[in-house]
Amino acid sequence: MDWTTEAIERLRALWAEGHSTAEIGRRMGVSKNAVVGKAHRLNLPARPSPIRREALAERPAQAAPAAARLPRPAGLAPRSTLAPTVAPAMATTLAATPAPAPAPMPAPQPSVVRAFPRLGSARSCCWPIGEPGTPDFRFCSAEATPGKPYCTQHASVAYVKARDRREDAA
DNA sequence: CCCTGATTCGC
DNA sequence: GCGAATCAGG
Repeated sequence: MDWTTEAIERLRALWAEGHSTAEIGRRMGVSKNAVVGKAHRLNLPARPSPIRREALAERPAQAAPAAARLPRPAGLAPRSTLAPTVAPAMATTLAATPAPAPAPMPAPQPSVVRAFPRLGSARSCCWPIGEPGTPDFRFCSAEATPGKPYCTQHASVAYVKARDRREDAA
């Protein structure tokens, strides 16, 4: 792999968009090892990995701080939405159980609503910008080309022909 | 076994 | 610097 400036740029872009290393590799015509190796070498921010290094490289010194875990917002179910072990019919007669937090759920601010592209009428580009899950994550939201979910600029990146790719002739 | 990302180490 | 091999967890 010839890591030209443009190739690195593309790697950075795809990496920032949260693609898996294998997916990036597929898009750029390289192995995922090449991708992850280069990303590591570039000091790109490590994305949430299924593996924590605590297990790999034992670090005897510091144990994980208690502050590592953020409190879950009230009213939201934990990740697994499994069926309760108790029959739902009992719910009406649950006198002893303290009522859970009312889950106040504030009305969404207009700015928040505007952050999402409108699907109904004027379609806007839904190309992701920034790190998903972070506060500054957003969508491109430029005017999408008719019939496509992306603007012309991002459509050119999204749809890559198998032959005649933009940058790599790999 | 499929997937994931991270590190190692010969080149 | 590169990336396959390897590791390790889901």
